[in-house]
Amino acid sequence: MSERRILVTSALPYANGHIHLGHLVEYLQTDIWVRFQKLRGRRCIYICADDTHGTAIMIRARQEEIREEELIAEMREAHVKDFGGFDIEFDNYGSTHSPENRQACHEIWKAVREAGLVREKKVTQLYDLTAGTFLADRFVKGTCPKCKSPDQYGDNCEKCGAHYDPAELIDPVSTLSGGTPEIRTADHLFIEIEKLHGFLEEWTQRGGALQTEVSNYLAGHFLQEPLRDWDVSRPAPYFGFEIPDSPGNYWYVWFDAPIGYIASTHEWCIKHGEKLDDWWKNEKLTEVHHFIGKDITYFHTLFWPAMLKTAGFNLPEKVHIHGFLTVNGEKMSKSKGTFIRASTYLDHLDPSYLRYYYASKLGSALDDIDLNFDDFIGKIDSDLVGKVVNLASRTARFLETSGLSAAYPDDGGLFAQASEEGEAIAEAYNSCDYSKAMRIIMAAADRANKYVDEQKPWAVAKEAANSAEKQKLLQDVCSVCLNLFRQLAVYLAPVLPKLARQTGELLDDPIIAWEQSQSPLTAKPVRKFEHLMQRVDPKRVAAMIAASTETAYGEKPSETAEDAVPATIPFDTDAPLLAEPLAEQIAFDDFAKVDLRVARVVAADDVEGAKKLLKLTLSLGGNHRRTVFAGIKEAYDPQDLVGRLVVCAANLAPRKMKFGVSEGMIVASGPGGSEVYLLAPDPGARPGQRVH
RNA sequence: GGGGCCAUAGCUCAACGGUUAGAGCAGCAGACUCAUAAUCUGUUGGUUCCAGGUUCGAAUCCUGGUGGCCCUACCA
Repeated sequence: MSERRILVTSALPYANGHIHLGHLVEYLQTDIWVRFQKLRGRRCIYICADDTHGTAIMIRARQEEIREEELIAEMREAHVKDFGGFDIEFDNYGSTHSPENRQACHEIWKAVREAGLVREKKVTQLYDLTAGTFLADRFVKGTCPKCKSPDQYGDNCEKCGAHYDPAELIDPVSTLSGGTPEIRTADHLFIEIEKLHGFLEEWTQRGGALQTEVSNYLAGHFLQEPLRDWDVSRPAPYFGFEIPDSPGNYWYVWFDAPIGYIASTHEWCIKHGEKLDDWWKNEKLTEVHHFIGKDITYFHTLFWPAMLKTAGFNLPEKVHIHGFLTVNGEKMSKSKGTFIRASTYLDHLDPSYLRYYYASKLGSALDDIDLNFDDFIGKIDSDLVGKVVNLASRTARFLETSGLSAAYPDDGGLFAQASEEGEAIAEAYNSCDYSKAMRIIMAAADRANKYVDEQKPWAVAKEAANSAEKQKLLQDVCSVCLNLFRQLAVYLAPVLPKLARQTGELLDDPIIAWEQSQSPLTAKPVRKFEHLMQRVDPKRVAAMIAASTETAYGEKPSETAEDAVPATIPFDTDAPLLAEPLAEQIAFDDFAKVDLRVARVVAADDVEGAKKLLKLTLSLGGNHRRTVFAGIKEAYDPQDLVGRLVVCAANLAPRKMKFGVSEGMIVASGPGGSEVYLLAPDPGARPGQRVH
């Protein structure tokens, strides 16, 4: 029996935002796995698509005053470009807003209906008359019915922790329109997933399909009790597909998103003259692998298998779940410049770096991984440039005239040893334990460098001019080195496709199969050597972070003076304005009462025990000092503030706080938490100057 | 409030319950000069977060704590 085909997917990125370094963990993990399978000769396709439906897209399209279709088309183009820039190679990249997806949704829905799993229930929600839409909890704000704190979200109160229905909020306000919403009831359609409890129990616990920690998690939680009905419909208006037997209702975005895997495969089948059923309705022929992040575990391990099972599609052979990305040990942060878009990265750095770095950190467990820039620079420089590429760099030029030896010389068993390790490396790749694979490969690179040192080709070269014997020895030694290098390039090909391609060109023998690591290359010309990879320039890393640091709502500082004039004035949405409508009009005298002053931060300290506060010491010039407690801890490092200018409300009555007396406030915008943006005077302003 | 994951050398990570807990990087001392200030040799460095427990034997298993990250909200 021949080997089964493999169909691989990554989660579909949402069309509401750009790809960033966090997304790339998944797409690179998957791309490496797919490239590995292909290199090993397996028939394998990599399928993905944009996830395009839902309220968020609808709202955003309205704000930008374009049609949803335009919005998702633009975003899809940006996504495709970003992925291409990182050498992520999809066999098909579709969209959930496609005729194929609508068709697949219809098919699966029909099966779910026929299995008697759908039931209708009434759901009460707040309705925004102005915007003409129902409001999800996070689109409503109001006063907490328990503790009366203003400005709380529709589901619970951040101040007192109370939970409530959005309908219970006092003075509810829609964050979309600023208007007062009313209570409305609508019929929703639910899938009674509990009817598949037995099947899900069996499927999640049988081993193989899920990592053990995931199986245990599901067994200990969701599967311990009856599964709750899943609300899969949303009343109009909603950007998505209308449910055929329930006019006015649309499928919830999480219903049609995973079906996009099938639809995108369908697109690929049409282009390649293949039959969809061979890929999705024939478990003997095809195994399906999903790569996802741990945040969307239950959609892919409960709802999705339930849908597939009911409609007669292949169940996933395995759902590979990975952790999150942190940067420098913390959650990505826009104000710290660690929320880095894929496109920003590509403006500054080589994608190979990130591919290798992630590979060197990724194991098969669902631990989070950390991108630490010092570590990043060190790893690339020492592993890739210092060890791997250096092998070719230090020997290739000795072979430019002679080429590789006609017969592979005695190398003391080095090539054979690394060949034998090939299976261990392959096993590590196959089980997604890339960090292990990288460790084995680097150990082989160390042995090869040691060999070069021992053989001293540079010394042999000096004697080679008038000795045929030494000439042959030089050729042999360097042939060994280049072969050891090429062997590594084959092993690294899934991670570093560009290096593999360059190596193929250098030795006039394209790298296309894993088996090429098992036998040395002989009697081949060697091209003129050119640098295969540059060391990481720390200045470019710093520039990338600077370019990612948002100083004000949605704006980035320009990197250099030349870039200071933007090509176009960016279009800003009115979401912030809607979220916090204008206050009532005031007279000039009212404004003049507030004495705003330029101040310099001369000290900034952590406040022990406080979650949000930093203690700032401000100078208004001379010896005029103020102590101000500011709620900006989650957005700023104290050390970054010292020395900079801020604007301070200087005639505010002192206020006694838990941690001391605050003698003023500093001026900042943003919703709070890590999204706080201090206002900064332009250069030239001096502490003590009044703001008029 | 409930739950999950994690904690090992300065940094990033290894180590089926089984010798004296190992690598790479950084550091220190030397060698070399072919190579992109690359490479090679030697070497410093650990109360495996803390406190108990199970065991002939614990970084590993159990209980409790501490800290970090995340999920979820009268639910799992």
